[in-house]
Amino acid sequence: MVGTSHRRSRTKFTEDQLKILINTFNQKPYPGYATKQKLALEINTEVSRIQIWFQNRRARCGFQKTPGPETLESSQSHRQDQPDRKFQSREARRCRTIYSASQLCTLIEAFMKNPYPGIDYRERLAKEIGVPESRVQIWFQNRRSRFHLQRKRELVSLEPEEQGKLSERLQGNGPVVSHLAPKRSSWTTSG
DNA sequence: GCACTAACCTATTCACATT
DNA sequence: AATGTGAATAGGTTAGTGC
Repeated sequence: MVGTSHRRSRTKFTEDQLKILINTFNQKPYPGYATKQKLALEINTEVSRIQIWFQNRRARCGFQKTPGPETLESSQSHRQDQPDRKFQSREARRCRTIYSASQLCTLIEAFMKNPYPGIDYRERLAKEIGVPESRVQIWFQNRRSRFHLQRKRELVSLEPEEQGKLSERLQGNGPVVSHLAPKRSSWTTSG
């Protein structure tokens, strides 16, 4: 661990922790928030670590397809053309976080300075506005995604000639947007 | 080096409140 | 109904750790 690390330091689960995680995963690979919270308490870690672990585990176990229809409630939400993940028997999600105007102001300001904050900065921000760091991380993810989306829409709404100019600018010396280019290595802890 | 995997990313979708 | 946005997902990448 280096102190200047952009990432959170890597969690090392113990054998016992893994046993419990795997056991739960085998029963429900898509746990709701309550389950994640219970797990977090049981193995003494954070809910966000549980969530990441389940994400990675599903990916490793080839969970890209539907796990099977035995637990679904096909009567309620049927959409024939998309039988995938929306059919898993869903437990409740985490409650939606409601940000105050001043919290949003702080987040947006931070985003404009650096859309890829490292763990240190996220933690500072989280403390400053009084929400968990995991919420800050999600907020930045959503914000970036919607920023990309908006840019794309702007591009397609332009004349071809303008598109070229704009995309050039976005690669090069444009304002905030250029920070959202795929390469993110330059955004180390500079906040 | 390489395998494994936590951390992280984008793109998309779900869910739900507001307009 | 359309819109806005937090939460969850799939699927991919980056990087720390142990061999």
